[in-house]
Amino acid sequence: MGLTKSEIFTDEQNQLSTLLKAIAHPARIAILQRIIISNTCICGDLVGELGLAQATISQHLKELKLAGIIQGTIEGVSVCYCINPKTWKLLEEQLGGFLASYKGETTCC
Amino acid sequence: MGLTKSEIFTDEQNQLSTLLKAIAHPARIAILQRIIISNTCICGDLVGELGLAQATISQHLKELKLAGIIQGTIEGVSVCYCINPKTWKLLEEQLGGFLASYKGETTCC
DNA sequence: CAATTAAATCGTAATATTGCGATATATAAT
DNA sequence: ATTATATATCGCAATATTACGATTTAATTG
Repeated sequence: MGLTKSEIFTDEQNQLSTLLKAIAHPARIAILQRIIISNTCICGDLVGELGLAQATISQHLKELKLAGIIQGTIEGVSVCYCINPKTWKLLEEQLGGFLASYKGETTCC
Repeated sequence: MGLTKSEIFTDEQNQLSTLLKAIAHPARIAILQRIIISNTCICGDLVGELGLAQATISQHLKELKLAGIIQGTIEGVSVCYCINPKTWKLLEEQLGGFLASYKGETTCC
């Protein structure tokens, strides 16, 4: 099949997995790190820095944008991308809650 | 292609994306939540609770195990799965560092 | 307006993921 | 040994992802 059965899961589970999927790729992690360091990023810069083709970078940026993790505004000929603080906060909260729900060490196996 | 170019990324980026990919699925999030709540879980229970076939659940458990996020020990006829505290801690650290590196709000676009 | 530059989109190939029925394997009970 | 139960694995079909060359779209410059 290849089609996730979203209907059988909660909205929270689906939302969190969608956000995680968006950042679960080394190129997209690298892009986000670059954005965070310079507080902005331009597609062209990434093409030079990462070893990926322009079309590939643009596609990764599109996915991050689609998930609401980044946003971009036109800046002359190029496009300026930056973190969407709202989604980032949401991710921190959802993920933080999930990860913290495990109170480690009392392993049974 | 369909093949991620891991060579061009750092070990940290690859490792984090691998862990994230493992949990970036609603079924696997649901499985982990179930394990955390009861501090253990047995494949058969999940088959009843989630609406997925036994083969599918087994496959998701395998992926979580492969990523080192859970571990299982044979318990009679069934298998007892639980969180691997080491990997969970690693995930918390890596991800925490990554998420916290963005000091929000100073949006430029 | 023509030329240039930057990014997006299209089309395509290779590979990965998701899900499940069917079957195999392994342990426990009779 | 046979049977029952639980989980793993196989094989397959449908769909998704990754990557990139080629092309298109949009904005700036001359």
